[in-house]
Amino acid sequence: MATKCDCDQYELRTAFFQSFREDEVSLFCEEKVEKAYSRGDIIIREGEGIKYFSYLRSGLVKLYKTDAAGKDQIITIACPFDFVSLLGIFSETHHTYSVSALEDSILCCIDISLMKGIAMKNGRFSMNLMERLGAVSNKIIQESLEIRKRNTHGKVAYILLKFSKGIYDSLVFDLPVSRREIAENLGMTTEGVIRTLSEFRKEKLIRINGREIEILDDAALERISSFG
Amino acid sequence: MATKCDCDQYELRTAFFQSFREDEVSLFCEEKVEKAYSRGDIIIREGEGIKYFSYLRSGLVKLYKTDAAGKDQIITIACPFDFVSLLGIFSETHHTYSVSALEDSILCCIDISLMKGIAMKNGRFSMNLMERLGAVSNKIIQESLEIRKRNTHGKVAYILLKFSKGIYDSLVFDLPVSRREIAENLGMTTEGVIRTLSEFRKEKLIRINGREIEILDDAALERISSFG
DNA sequence: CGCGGCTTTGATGTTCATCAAGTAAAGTGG
DNA sequence: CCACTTTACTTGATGAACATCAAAGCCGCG
Repeated sequence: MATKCDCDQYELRTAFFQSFREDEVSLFCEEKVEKAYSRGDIIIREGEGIKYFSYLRSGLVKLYKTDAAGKDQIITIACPFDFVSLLGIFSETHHTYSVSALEDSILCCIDISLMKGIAMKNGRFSMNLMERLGAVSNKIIQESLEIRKRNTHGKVAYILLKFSKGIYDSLVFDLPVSRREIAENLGMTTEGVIRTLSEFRKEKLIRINGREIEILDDAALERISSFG
Repeated sequence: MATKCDCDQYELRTAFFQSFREDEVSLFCEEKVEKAYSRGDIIIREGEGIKYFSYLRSGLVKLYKTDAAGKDQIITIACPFDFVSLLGIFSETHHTYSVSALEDSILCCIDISLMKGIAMKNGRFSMNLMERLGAVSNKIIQESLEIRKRNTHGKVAYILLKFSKGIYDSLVFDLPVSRREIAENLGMTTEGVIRTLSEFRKEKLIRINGREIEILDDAALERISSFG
């Protein structure tokens, strides 16, 4: 399932590593492998040793933790060019969360010690990496605070708008997650999510067809998201 | 309020920057200033431009956001040798949260561009910094997830144990925060916090005297924290 | 002294989780 | 390909958890 990297260097440099020197880009691409996963595949299991530094090239994945009772808590949903490796990557030896594919996904992976080696030798690269990792972690913290302060209606409106504007950039989209996963992300129950979606439907704010969602009244959802 | 740095280099190197070269430690200490704050002082206001990279040398501070309605949401409480600057420091130009002193505190601050300069030139230092920043951010994310999954009793038990074991290392301690601030940290109401504390008191799990708390039944609190 | 902020308790009501039951959809094995 | 099982989705009824509202005491500070 791992294939040689074929993503072009231009993409790599614009998306991530403006500070790469020519020889480093070459080295990086030489060593980097792509791994393809299907929807539902578990990519990383909590507790596994950290082997790779990786980012999402295409698709969609969820980062989550499983508690003693077997219940999952979704930390965040990562989009292309988000890092799958969060900051723990440099301070931990083992993954503190699991990762699985919500859609067919391609990850670009590079050996963690090689990554560290490059970072050690190139301060600019380190800084660049820190900026990017920092932005991703910050986003997670911010989002967590945003979700926490909302009531159930606000939470559901928030995540619908996130999918619509943040991820798919369209008023019509297929939810990449089950109702249960939405609940695990928002800190609600599955029934609560379903009930809220149904209410939005009855109030003609959205149209629902299985996992397909159409946002009919964007402004109202924004209001609910801000207020609730 | 700013004075020349007098913290010794040993402390600095063991706590943070094992990878500092001699000349860098000197440069760092040359440029670094200490700032003293009194309980209640606001150290950083959300929205201000980022001037310094800083860490807490002594005391206790809270990081928080204020919403449109004027309500505060406490992101985390930082202990000595935690960074006050989170990761945003390298990806943002302005602070995304406020910081204020819960106890009299001393911050060590260094000009942010100087910091970047050192990081650019010394990859090992960058890596070191990333490890530390990563650990702090990770801790915040983990803690946020821990709090989110608990009910009110579990939340309050969790924070009491955090103060007892994580911060003061004692069964008796003075709460550094008001009931309202606990509520802002846990995502509860002030009354809810008070009520829960009273219940713990009635069940003889804790003794309360104003802000002084004594933990009487550690095991029971642990149980409530794990279960609830 | 009096004002405002912090703390506390009680009464009330809303929100939301839980439980139960049923339908639809999707995967599994013969 | 179809019976079978499992998982996802949906709705309603119920009750518990928790926020909100109200009132009063306390303390520090100008």
